[in-house]
Amino acid sequence: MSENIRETLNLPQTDFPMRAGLPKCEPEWLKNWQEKDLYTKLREKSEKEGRENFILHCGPPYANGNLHIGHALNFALKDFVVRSKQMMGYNCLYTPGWDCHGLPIEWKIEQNFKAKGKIKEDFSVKELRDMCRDFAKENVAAQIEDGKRFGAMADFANPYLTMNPKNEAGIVTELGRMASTGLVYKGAKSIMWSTVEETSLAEAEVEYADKESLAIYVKFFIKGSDEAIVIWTTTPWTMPANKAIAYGNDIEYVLLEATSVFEKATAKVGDKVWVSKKLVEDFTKMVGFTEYTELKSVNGSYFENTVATHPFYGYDVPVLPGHHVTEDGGTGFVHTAPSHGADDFIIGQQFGLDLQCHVNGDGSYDETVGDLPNTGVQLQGMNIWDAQKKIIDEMTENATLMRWYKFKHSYPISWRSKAPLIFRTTPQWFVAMDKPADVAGGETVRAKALSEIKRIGEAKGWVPEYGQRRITAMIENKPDWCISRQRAWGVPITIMQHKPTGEYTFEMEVFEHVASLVAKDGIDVWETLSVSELLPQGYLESKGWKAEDMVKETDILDVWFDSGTTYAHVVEDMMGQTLPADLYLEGSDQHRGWFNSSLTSCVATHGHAPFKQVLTHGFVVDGEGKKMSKSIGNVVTPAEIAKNYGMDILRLWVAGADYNEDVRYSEEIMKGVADSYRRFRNTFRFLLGNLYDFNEAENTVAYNDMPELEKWVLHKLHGMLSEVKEAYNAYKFRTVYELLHNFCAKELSNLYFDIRKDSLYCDPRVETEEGAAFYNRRRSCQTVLNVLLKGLTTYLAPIMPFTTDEVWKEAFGKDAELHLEDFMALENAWLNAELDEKFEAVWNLRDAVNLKMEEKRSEGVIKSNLEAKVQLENATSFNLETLADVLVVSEVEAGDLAVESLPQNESYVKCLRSWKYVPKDQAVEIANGEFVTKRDAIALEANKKDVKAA
RNA sequence: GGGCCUGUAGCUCAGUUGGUUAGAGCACUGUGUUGAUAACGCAGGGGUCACAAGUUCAAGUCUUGUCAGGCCCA
Repeated sequence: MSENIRETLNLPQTDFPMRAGLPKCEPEWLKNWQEKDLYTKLREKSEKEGRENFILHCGPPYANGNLHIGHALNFALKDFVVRSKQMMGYNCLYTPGWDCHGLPIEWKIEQNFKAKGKIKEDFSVKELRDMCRDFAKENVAAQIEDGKRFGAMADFANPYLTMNPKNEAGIVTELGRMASTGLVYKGAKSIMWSTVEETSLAEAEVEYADKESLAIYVKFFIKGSDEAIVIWTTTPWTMPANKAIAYGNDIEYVLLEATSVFEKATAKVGDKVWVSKKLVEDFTKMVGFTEYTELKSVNGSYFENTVATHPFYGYDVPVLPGHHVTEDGGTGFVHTAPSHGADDFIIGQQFGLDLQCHVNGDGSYDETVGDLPNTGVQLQGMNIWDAQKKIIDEMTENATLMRWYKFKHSYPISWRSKAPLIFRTTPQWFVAMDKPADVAGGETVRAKALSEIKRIGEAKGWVPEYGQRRITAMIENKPDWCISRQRAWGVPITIMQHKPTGEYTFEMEVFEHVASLVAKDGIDVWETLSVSELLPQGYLESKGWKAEDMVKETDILDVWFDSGTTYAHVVEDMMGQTLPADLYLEGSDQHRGWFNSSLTSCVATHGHAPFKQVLTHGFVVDGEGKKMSKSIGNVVTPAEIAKNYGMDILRLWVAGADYNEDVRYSEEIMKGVADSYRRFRNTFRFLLGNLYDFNEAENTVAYNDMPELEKWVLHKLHGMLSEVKEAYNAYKFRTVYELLHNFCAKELSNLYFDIRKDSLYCDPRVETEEGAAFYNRRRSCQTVLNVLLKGLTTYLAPIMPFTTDEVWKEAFGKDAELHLEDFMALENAWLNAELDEKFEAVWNLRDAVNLKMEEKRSEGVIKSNLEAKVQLENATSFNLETLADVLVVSEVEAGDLAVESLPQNESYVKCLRSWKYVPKDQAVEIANGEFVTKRDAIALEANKKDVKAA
């Protein structure tokens, strides 16, 4: 009998393995989902139920290279939102998209053909674009595959690409909306320029490195005076472009006269020079004043309206107040060449200086530069770096140079060629931030954008809150948006100029006409079609213009314009939705990028923000909090993680992290995540294993017929899942994870499962008259296990779609589809605060008993808890039998807290089946010297009738 | 250099408006079980709350500075 008695138990049975094998299984499950086209099924279901839409609008990743771990973080968070919103009753729409135009791709293409000895001029714009388009297409395809592996519930069959003709047309239309209302204008800007690649560079393409420059101190004589203002610069080649000197209003300046100089110094006794008081010591040492007297001391404003003379061209140079002037180095006066510096340019614009740039794209001086008058050197055609020595010679010749020396400093270089960059002023198109716009109710784009930021903030739309501060600062300080690029791979700025009058084609009808052509054949029509084809019929006539006088703009749009206007060409046009979208969700760098360009564009075209809420996350860093970089060698790819751990583990890692800040990734952390995963998985395994003989339709026990412990679990489950729902709504996935995990660990594993194992394994699985109470107890437990299974699976599904679906199919069959389900409904009848309190008292009792038990165990009095009989003050309203169950001991009696060993008590016998100890006179002898409890005797008898099991 | 943000047990994170002995899960140690077993129960150890000054009767929490790190800009 004793060998067979194990067979009479209801031990867990399941095919659900403890070892997940996610890396191998997930791709297959994914295929299954795709074949079933769950995204479309959800749309159909939602439509049938008349669900409210929730639009998570996707910020497009750039179609270049593989997706990295930062993308994984972003995808996971988005998918948590999409799945949870859908399961909470919304129709959650998510169309992934890709940013396809732009310099990085064009660069790759150029590198490719340069390697084959070709140059840009060997190709037409169309040919260049075709190469870029193919490259982008390939990369998008690869990234879609990577993206699918994340398990995202998204419309991967119909993604948006900014290079699709319809999207390109939409971009043209948005430009038209801005241009036709007067917000777009042509101006000039100082930009970073590489003379090697002969191109302007985006900020992301600029690196900094140590460079040795020639530093010079130069005297600018004040007009009609022997006093000179001294400037210091490290770019002598910009001296021909000098148009002003800037001073600081709050800086104290002194006039020095040299009374003795170092013998080899260029400076002479009697030199009278103005410099900042703070920098006198540095300055005099550098130029070789050994002795000097201070003649005057003045405040910066003293120089208002002062005019100086250019050191070699001799023209007037105004002395102007500059916001950027510091006393960190130099002389406290700043040489200002508006065509060669950002601050210089601002000063130039502010005071109406000549912005003419004298330098060609290849770094040579052009024909607008003057020859050096004293030395007679012709600068035109000379490389700027080669010219530096000549310019120094020129100023040495006329004694305006006080000193030159080699100076090492951090300097911007090109990320590709590593060549030093220069600033060049070129004509550009801008969107005006400070011009009143009708669409914004007569407010400026800046003012309206700021009020929208505030309005969204008041509705708690910035998650986390600091996003509001960040984007506010950026919009406040944003200069007019430069939207033009002198490149090939992008949407053309579809504006023409009428040469004779200088007027531009800013009318909406022109943009709409071009857009209709672009929608059909793509952006190349701007080059391939003629002027008259590109303009609406009758347009030229109405203006009295001729086609041959029209000049097409050749600049293209900044890629941020493409993605910044997706609210229109994706959300409105493609998805057919009305603005604003419910949520934008991207990394915190997008406060400057996509959030910024989207807000600015939408305000300029629609007069409001394109989103209701903006959620931002930090960056992925390594275990030490350092950023991931190839050079440090701490980079991990999502593909590797998927292969080593599985996507559900990766997603669980995201769920457990505080995404408001930077998220750490390390093997140690992943080990921890994998451990947590096992707790979930084991919980599911226990649930599935113990439901093997449970038929929901036949065996469900009504709530009122359940024992109190079951009711307590349902109460706890209700409370926990309500909080989980709340957390999902607030995008607090970390809380979701913690609540679910702790529930599995504490309420279930430590308490409920531990307690009910006896019932599940030993109670009869067949109903008989005398065993009815035990049978009911077991079925009640299974009823609750079934609810737990559904509750945990559905509420965990947004975080771990793979594992939960595996569980669902194991429980409800291969065709059951978890991801078409909603969160399990919570019955209000489950709430029972009184019962909760009652159990709180029992758990406190249990803690006290456990301590006592541990004491006895270490003394060797007992081993297993079932060997114990516990005396305790009957502090609860439960009967002693229930208490014994709940404490998982053999017997409880009233008295002071004490633990007694039953194996040593001769009047007790051990039940062969339940391993509990019972008084001999209450036991049933099933064989010679082999005893079971009455309950087990009943179960033995009842289970014999179980035909299925036999 | 500027804007925004972060630094609490080995790890991931909680710590309301300043108020007893700073919490949880995981990991770790001991132990029990071997009928959740590549699991589970019970108990335990572990923290100068980055550092330094200050405000206060009282600071993980407020202020300032330092150090370390991240994003964005210069």
